[in-house]
Order: sequence, then C-alpha cells, then structure tokens
Amino acid sequence: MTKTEDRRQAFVEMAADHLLAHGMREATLRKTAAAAGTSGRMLLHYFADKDDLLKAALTLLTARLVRILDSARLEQMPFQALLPLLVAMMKDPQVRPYLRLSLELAALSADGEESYGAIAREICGDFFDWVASVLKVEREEDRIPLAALAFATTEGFMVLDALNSGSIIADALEGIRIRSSASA
Amino acid sequence: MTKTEDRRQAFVEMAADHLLAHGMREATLRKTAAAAGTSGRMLLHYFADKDDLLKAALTLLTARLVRILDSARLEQMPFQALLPLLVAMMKDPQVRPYLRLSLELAALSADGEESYGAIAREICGDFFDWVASVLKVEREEDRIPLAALAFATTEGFMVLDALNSGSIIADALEGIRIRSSASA
DNA sequence: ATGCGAATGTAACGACCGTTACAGGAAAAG
DNA sequence: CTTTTCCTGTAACGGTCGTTACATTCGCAT
Repeated sequence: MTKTEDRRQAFVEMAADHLLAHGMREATLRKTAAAAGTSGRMLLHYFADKDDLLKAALTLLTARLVRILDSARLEQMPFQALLPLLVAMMKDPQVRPYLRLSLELAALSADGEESYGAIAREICGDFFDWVASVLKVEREEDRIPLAALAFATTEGFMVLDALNSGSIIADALEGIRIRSSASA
Repeated sequence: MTKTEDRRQAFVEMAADHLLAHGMREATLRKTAAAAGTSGRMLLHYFADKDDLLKAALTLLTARLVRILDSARLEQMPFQALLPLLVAMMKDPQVRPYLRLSLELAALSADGEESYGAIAREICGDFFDWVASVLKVEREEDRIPLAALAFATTEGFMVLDALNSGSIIADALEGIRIRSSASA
C-alpha cells in the first residue's frame, strides 16, 4: 500500500512548486489544489489540515535548497570574496525563490506565526551551515562568527532586493570593496 | 471646517498605533476600527478605502521614525563602531516595531504588493539617510557605499532577530569584531 | 422651525477562507 | 456476487474580509 504514500508525496511536490512560485500568501488550499490538478477536498483527504500540507512542502523545499547548494561544490574562499558570491547567488533564478520565501517566512514568524517560524529557522539554518562550510578562515574559531556576519549581510541584501531599491545593492557591494581595501 | 480634518488625522494616528503594535496582517478594517474606537463604516467615511487609510498611517509612521532617530542626536562614528550601535537600536523597544513592520512590508512587496512597496521604500529610505548621516568616513565618497553596507547588515540582523535564532546575532557581532581587528 | 448635508448605526452583499457532511462510485476482500 | 473500505465530487457551513445600501440622527444655516 505504497500507492497512498506516492500520491501524497506527489501532492507535496506540487504544493512545494506552487509555494516557491507564488509565496505563502497565494498558498490557499483551493489555489494550491488547483495548481496540483486536484481539489481542496482531496488534499484534506491526504493531509490532516492545510498546515500539515504546507509544512511538508516547506520541509521538502529545505531539502531541495540543500541539494542545489551542495551541487555548486565550490571551494572555500575568504570572507570578502564570499560576500559578492552570495549576492550573485541571491540573484540566481534557481536560488532566489528560496530566499524570497524564507524572507516571507521570517516576516510571518516576526508576528505570532510560530508554526512557520520553526520551518523558517530550518531553511535559514541549512543556508547558514552551507555559508559556514564554504568560508575559508585563518583560525577555525573564527568560522562561526564570520559565517554569521556573512549570513546576516546576505539576508540584508535580500531585503534590499525585495525593496527593489535601485542601486543600493551596488553601493553596498562597493562598500565591501572599500572595507576590504582598507584592511590591506 | 477643520473639524473633519482633525478627526481624520486622529484616525490616522490610532491606525498607526495599531499597525505598529500588531502588524499588517492584523490591520484589517474592522480590527483597526475597533482599536480606534469606531466602526469600519466610519473609517470608510473618512477614507476612500482601506489602502487609503493604511497608506496615510504608514506615511505617518515614517515621519515618527525620523523624529525618533533625529532625537537621538548622536555624533558621527566609524563603520565598525556604528554597526553594534545599530544592533542595539534594533533592540530598542521604541525603534524595534518600526523595523519589524518594515520587514513585513519588504516581504509584502517581494510578492506583487507594489502599493505597499512604495511606502516600504520610503521608510527604509529615511532610515538609510539617517545611517549615512551618523557615519564618519575618511573620504566623503565612501559615505554612501558604507552606509549601504551598514544598512544591509542591519536589515540582515533584523531578519535574524525575527527568526529568533538564539546566539547567531551574538556570533555575527563577534564576526564584526574579528573583521575590525583583522584590519588593525 | 425647517430643511439640508454631514455623521453614524445596522445589516447585508458577494468573495474568499478552512473545513466538513453527504453521497455516489470504484475497487478490493469475502 | 456481495460487502466493505477507500476514493472523490458536490455542496454547504460558519467565518472574515472589503465594501455598500439604507435609514437614522445630528448640527447648523436659513
């Protein structure tokens, strides 16, 4: 009786696609069902409720993001080289939707929505671990703090990008260059 | 007949309070009206529609934020000293709700909600100008880029804080210290 | 006092939302 | 073949949303 499980998993995949493409605000039961070619009634046959479905989809999305990041397989690099790369990755159409979604989840969890907050932490945690893994540090005890700083800066770029604030991102990248050359 | 204008302005103030305290998701017409001690029917008598009211409230909030920031009246300081101060300000219960709200607006504008995106840009623009004004730079042409970097980092801290990610913020602050001492 | 426009209450509309009741049909088990 | 269990469509429930129609009251100028 793996038939039921297969069907369930297929629904999760399609819900994840829809979530990634249209965000939480459009992830209503009827709309998600339409995107999956079924009815809300059916989704509630396979899932306890809407939250159950969305949590499964979001969990799948974190796994997908980890797969994408790992497939990049790039070598370690120092902090000031990593930041521009993170910005470039942020604009990569394959990665960008994940960050956009995690921004929405962060905003949701900033209100009371603790159910999605846990998953937002999971997505961001995976991304953070990846940042830490590609960072080249001189002293190993600097890894976590510098990864945290790089992570925060990237999230900030994401907000700027969401605001579509023209040249601010370019200015900030220039700021990184200035700080780097100041330390040389 | 300034009576009508006064009443209207009073509604804007109360809507702004409610917005700041409970965020966009709770800023429904009926709830905002209840918080203002009136009815949704009345709000629509003084405002064209819900968007009209919320935009007026958000515009008022940006003015309020500017006033708070200006009242700090602190002297210029270099980049690595400014960042911890921005983080401290982020935790200031007087400033924090504004940043939380701007995060929600950024997430909204990351979807199609362009109407609120314009106001999100306004709030963030004012905050950005203030950051630029308290930054001490050696060469004046570095001001905008470094302000942009400081701004992005602060927004990133805001996301981390929204995610309530335990010690990551402390780690990132440590990262700033490391980068600063590396350049010394 | 009267009339007129502004203010306000009551109630509803239609659109979505998540969820469920009910029933018919397919499919498997006896 | 019958029965039982799972699948799925239809329709609705109760709720909230933004918005509006209608009616009433109030304030004020004539």
